[in-house]
Parts: sequence; structure tokens; C-alpha cells
Amino acid sequence: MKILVIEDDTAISELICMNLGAAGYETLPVYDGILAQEILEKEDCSDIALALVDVMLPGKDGFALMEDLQREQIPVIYLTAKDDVISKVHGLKAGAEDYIVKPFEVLELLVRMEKVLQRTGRGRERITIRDVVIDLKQHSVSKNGIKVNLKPMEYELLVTLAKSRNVAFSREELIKRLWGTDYVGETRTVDVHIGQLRKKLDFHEVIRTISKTGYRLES
Amino acid sequence: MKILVIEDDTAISELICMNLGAAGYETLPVYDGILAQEILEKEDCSDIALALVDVMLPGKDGFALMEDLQREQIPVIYLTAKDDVISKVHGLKAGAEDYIVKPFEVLELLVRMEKVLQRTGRGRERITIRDVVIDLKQHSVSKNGIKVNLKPMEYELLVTLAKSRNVAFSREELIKRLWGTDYVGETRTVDVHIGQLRKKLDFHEVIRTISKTGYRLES
DNA sequence: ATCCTCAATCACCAGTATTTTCATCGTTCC
DNA sequence: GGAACGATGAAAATACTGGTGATTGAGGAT
Repeated sequence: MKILVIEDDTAISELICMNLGAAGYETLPVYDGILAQEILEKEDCSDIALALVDVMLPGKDGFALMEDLQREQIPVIYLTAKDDVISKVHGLKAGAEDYIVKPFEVLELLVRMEKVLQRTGRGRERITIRDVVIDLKQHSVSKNGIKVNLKPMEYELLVTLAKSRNVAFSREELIKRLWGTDYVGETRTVDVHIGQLRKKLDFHEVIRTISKTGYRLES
Repeated sequence: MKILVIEDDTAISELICMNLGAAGYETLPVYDGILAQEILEKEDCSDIALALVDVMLPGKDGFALMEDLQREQIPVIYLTAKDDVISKVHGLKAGAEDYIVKPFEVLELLVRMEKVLQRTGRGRERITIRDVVIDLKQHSVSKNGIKVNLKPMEYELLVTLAKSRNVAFSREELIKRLWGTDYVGETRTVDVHIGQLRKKLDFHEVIRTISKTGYRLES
């Protein structure tokens, strides 16, 4: 399951691919519209889970690729350069699943991707980190094939970190996601749960502390 | 266990039914959307294992039938015309299990059907978990060969869990499946029925509680 | 129409399990 | 060396689950 990245600006494309790669996705970068179309028409696209498409492309613009992408049943997230209402509406009307405005936070892109993949039934069912396997369908975690008993909060925290591996989360960010915006209490609570995960999964090095900020799950 | 074939082109419908018949499936051909809807709403649909639905139908199109099909928990494979671009993504998004493009190879259809039937636990007539046997045809459950008297709701719950064993279900998910989306009431109701199943089948360990979430039947 | 029966749901409580807080200790970085 | 930050274990606070029995509601029989 790859992510097709159709973006002509090599700097941005590489940035995206690097980040997605780090987060555990396989990427397939394409730098112009014509080539993208050829791939969509001639190659086997069954293992493409999602396409990130720049609206402004040389050769053939992003909207023109829509037809091919839809034929292959590939959900699309558009990357729009400016906060351009016309493009957004146009894109969504053309059948895009979502759009995101450049420049964007990697975390936001990952969240939106995750949502689209989930919605279209292409969501990851398993996430592997070293010798630990998270089975999202089973709602279970195992290390070296042996089930590990995680408390609900620990599980949620692990899944959140694992879905966006190599991305740094602040304590506030984690609290917002796991407890909700209306949470009142210590941000230090997160530390306790992180501690439990590190202990139970032997993730002392895998979950890295980012001083004064938060945590990051590395792989 | 029949296959519902909703297709207005009689030539194609007959072709499908003939081939499915040859492959050992019983078929129920319907030639328009309105009639299909009536059948889904008024008739007993429990013996329908799968529906093959043409997207372009007179009366009511294939997508409009989705709601009825889902309510009856009938998995769907859409049949789409080759040039019909929007439908494919749309269909899968709406909750179809699969789709197939006309004209198609009969063999491919059979393979896809088999996969869907397998995935959704239909086609099978019995499910065995430890010393418990669920006979879907007889609508009965026995433990060590001795019939166990389950209340209707308990039976439905057991079958749902058993068809997707090792998959975690949230209380909301179970309610959506067994009671329907329009259910209003306590999610704790599920707990009571789970309790009954555990007691009657001695499934205290087999049905595992996932704290704060729901339940999972393990094997 | 009324009663009867049975299944399903609800409400409550006790027992657990989970989460949070807090105090203390260790580490890191100036 | 000191200050700030993070880790850890245990206690306290909170939330969740499982069981029980009462209540409701549907459907069938009289």
C-alpha cells in the first residue's frame, strides 16, 4: 500500500516523502501530470492507497487527473498553494476526499490522511514498531508475539504516537487528542502513561523525550 | 442462502444467474430498484447471503438501496459500467464490500463473491468456538452437543461476535449492528447480554472485556 | 379487551480497575 | 553546583464493569 505523491516542486515532494516514510508509509513520488497520468493508465495501481495531488502541475493540472484517479478508485487529498476558495470548492466538487493548504504541518497531513484512509476502508490494520505489533482491529498489542496487557489510556496513547511515528507531540497536543479539549488537570499526567508504555514495551529508547516539549516515537 | 441479483438488463441478469446456478448458488433476480426495495423491506431477507447490485437501475439507483441492504446486513458487490467514473469511489464509500466492472469474467465474480462471503462469515453454516457450536441454519447453539437455550438477542450477539472472532467491538458498534442506527438507550444494555452469554456458555474468558471500549470474542 | 408470559431494558450497588496526583529521587544542562 | 526538568512508585480519587432484581413492553392466549 503506497501513497502516490504528485508534486512538481521537488523540495516539497521530498519533504513529504521523507516525512511519510518516517511515519511508516511507502511513497511513490511523481513530478508531473503527464507522467502521473501514464502511470495511472498503464501501471497496476491496486496497491496505491491514496494520492496527494498538487493542484498546480506542469503538463496536466491536478483536477485533470481526477478522472484517472477515480477510475482507479484512489482517494485524493489536494495540496493547494494558497488559501484559494475556488480551488477548494472545485477540488471537493470534483470528488477529492480532502484538501490541505500549503504550507502545512506534517502532523495535520498525517491526521487527514489517516482519516481519509479510515473512511475509505483502506486504513492500516496493523502497525509494527520493532518487535511490537499493534492490531487495531483486535484492539490488542503484542511484543514478540506475546500479548501485552495495556490499560485503555496506554493503548490510545501508543496508537496515537505510532500512527504518526517520528513526529514530535507536545504534552498539550496529546492531551487535546486523547482527553479532549475540555480536559482540566496536570499535563504531567502524560508522563505517567508514557512511563508505563516504556516499561511494558521496553520502549525506553523508542519513545524519546523532547525536553521541555513532549515525546516522539522513533523507529 | 440466496444471492440477490439486482440488475435491470435481463440478458446480463440471466447470464449471472445461470452462471451462479452452475456454481451452486441459489439466485433471486430482481429487475428494478423499487421492487428490490420492497423485497428488502417486506420480505424475510435472512437467507440472502449477498447482493449483486447494478449501479444504474430504473426506479431507484443502486446507491439508494444501500441503506436497506445495510439494515438487513447484506454485503454488497456493485456492478458498474466501465465508463462510469464517479460510481466506483462513491460505492465503496457508501459501504459496499467490493465492486466489479462490466463486462466481467464470471470467474472473477465468483472469486470476489467467495471472498466477500468468507469475510462476512456467510456461506458457512456452522461456527465452532471451543466446545460451542453455532448452527446458523438451525438457528441453534449447543455446548458439548447439548442444546443451549439462548434468547434471540443473545443469539444475535453471539453470532455477530463469532463471525468476526478476535475482532474488538465497541458497544456502539454492536448496538449499531444488532439494534440499528436509530436505537436510543443505554449502551450498558449490551453488558447484560454479554453477561448472559458468559454465564450460559461459560465464556468468562472467551469473551474478553476491553475496558472503556467493548468486547472481543477470542478463540 | 384483559391478562399472562417472556424477553429486553434499566437502575443500582459492590467490587475492581484505571487514572490522576503527589512526593521523592535521578538527570541534564547551564 | 544549582536549578529545572523528567522518571517513578504508591496512594487517593475516579470511573468502569458485572451482577441482580425491578420494570417495561410486546405478543399471544383467553
